Amino acid sequence: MAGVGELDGVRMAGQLLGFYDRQGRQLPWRGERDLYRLWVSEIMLQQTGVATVLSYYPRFLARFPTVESLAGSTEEAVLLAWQGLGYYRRAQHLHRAAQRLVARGGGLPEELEGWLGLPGIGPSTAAAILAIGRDQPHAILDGNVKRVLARLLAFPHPLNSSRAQQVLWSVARQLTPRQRPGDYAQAIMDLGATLCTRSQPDCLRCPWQEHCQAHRLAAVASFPVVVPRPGKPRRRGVAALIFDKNRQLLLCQRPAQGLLAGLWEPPTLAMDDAEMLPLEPQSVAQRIAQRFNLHTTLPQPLPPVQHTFTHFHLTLYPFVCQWLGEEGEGVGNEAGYQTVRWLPRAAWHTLPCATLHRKILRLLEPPTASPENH
DNA sequence: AAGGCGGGGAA
DNA sequence: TTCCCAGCCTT
Repeated sequence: MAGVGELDGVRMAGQLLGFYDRQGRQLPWRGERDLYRLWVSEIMLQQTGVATVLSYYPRFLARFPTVESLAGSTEEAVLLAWQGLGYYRRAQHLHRAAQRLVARGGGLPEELEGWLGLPGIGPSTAAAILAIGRDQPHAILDGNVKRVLARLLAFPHPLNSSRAQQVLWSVARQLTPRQRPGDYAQAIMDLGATLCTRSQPDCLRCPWQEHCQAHRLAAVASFPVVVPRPGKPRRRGVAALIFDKNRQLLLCQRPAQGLLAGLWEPPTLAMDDAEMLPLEPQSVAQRIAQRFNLHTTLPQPLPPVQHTFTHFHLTLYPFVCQWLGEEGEGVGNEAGYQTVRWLPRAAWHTLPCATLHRKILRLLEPPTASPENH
């Protein structure tokens, strides 16, 4: 690996900025000076690709145009605007941080220290907001930058150890110029996103080719070093689609902690073993009765829905049935749901749900006419 | 230091 | 399929 001292930071920054001026991406948050809007973009872009964020960003800002409007809204409304973006904790942190800043008064922080410590703000996000929004010379270190630096140095270790992080932050700081640090931050992310991509990097056009140790070794594909990950286990569950006599559907709000915290879903039963397949409607009814204290008609199966989470695959088997009880009877709640509600079809979309549960609810929609069928 | 956390696009 | 992404938080 090349010594850090061999890097000519000033020359390299100039080359990268030249690349950025010629062929940087045009993105809605480019040139943004409003720290609130920039903050929203940075949070959305955590672990989420630009292509996905592009559709959410303007909608979210139209709904919550200022930090005050965000702070003054309910978490449910924020989650609804975030619905489908994933990592919902980001939205909850964003909301809480907005409330904290508004309560504190004085607007959005103009210095790094004011951002660090807010929920959802880590060192790279804080640096990005002030580098881009105020042209302060802070280094950033995200996935794109890590990949670029790993190749630049022919970095021979996996990137996520704390030692590797230390080294990469150090190099990132060393390369960050005093001139145009905001453009530089966006330029190095553009480089990683458009040329120094994970597969098939376009070294021919790279402004840093002459400095790149991986390229010199003709081994760009060998960096960054990756450790093989264990496969994801598959879990199964039953989604109980329970209607009452008024065609209202039972929906439940998940616990405030853990996976999909605070989002809504049809009551779901985890199935511990695949041995239970095929599922007998009788046993589904029995378990609904045990778990939620709801006696129902014989559940009818719908096609299973597949979904992949960060750490596991999930297959949900939806069953439709009708509640036989009377209004006023309580719904049991051993699943730890925060609250449960009966909702008419027109109200389903007013509650935030994860994509998985949108898929389930779509099974209950009448088939939509295809564009050809006028 | 390690594990948890959604979803979608690319290959 | 598998990998990874404008990371951060909790344990």
